[in-house]
Amino acid sequence: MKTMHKEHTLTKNQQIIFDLIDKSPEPMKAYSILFNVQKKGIKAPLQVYRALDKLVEIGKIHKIESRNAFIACHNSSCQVANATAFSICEVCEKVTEISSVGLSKYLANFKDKDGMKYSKYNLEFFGLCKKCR
Amino acid sequence: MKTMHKEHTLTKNQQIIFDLIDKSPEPMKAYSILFNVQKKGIKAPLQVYRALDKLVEIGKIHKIESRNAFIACHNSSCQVANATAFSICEVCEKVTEISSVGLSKYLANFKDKDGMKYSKYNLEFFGLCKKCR
DNA sequence: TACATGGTGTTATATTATAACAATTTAAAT
DNA sequence: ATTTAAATTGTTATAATATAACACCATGTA
Repeated sequence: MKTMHKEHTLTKNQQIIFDLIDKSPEPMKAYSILFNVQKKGIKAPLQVYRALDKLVEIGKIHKIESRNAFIACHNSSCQVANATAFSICEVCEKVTEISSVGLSKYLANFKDKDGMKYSKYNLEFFGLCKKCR
Repeated sequence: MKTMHKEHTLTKNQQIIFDLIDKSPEPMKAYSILFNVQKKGIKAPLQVYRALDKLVEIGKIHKIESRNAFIACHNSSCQVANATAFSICEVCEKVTEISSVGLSKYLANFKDKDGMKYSKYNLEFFGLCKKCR
């Protein structure tokens, strides 16, 4: 896990899309993003997906794989872009990024049967949030 | 009353599709499955997706969320249908189900900041497999 | 019998994502 | 400052993934 943190200056499209996701209280889907930024001149899916790809790559956002949705990173300035953990409420779909030093250490150090270590992982927990219980 | 440990007798379509996935050395995608079972009379995507949904539900297969692909469960007769962990080689795309008592215990007992426990999770590790290193 | 449940077959459509190509902007290296 | 490579953009078209809706059928059971 790289800890150096290069400052990426976002391009116009990237900034527009990041701002939207960052403001959103819940993960956003690509076509919902598209709909929301059309008034700003972003008209095609590819423009959205390209910005999303880049934002994921530099760790500003994460993809919630099981939901095909994107959420802004709120985890220590995105230092763990490739080692993510989320909790997902199966009723209200609330998604929260988990920042647990213990968990990330455990997973970063996990070795499989072949002694293989993995620096990248994505973990999604499912359950009921406080409200929905 | 709920029958405990019901032995799920697979229906014809479910069996056909499970057999195909089970024989496959790699995760299979839905439309690849469809292509492969058309000669057996399964002609429409929905027939595939319905079988897949059921097979996932009863733990015979798992979905690799980051790849939109399905793999047969080889983990203690599917007792951990909802608590899955995989390693994925980013070069050759080989996917292996991880069965580590330590890992599953750690995750099953993991509590987030609110003390929330999760019985279901999906974890995907990314890296390079032995061959690809 | 009737009824509930779950599976099937089918057509159509929704949703998610990428290919291909030309033009433009940006950063940096002469 | 000018050149140049890399990244980004805009655009049209299309590929890949997944579900809606509806009619019908099989099976278990009240």
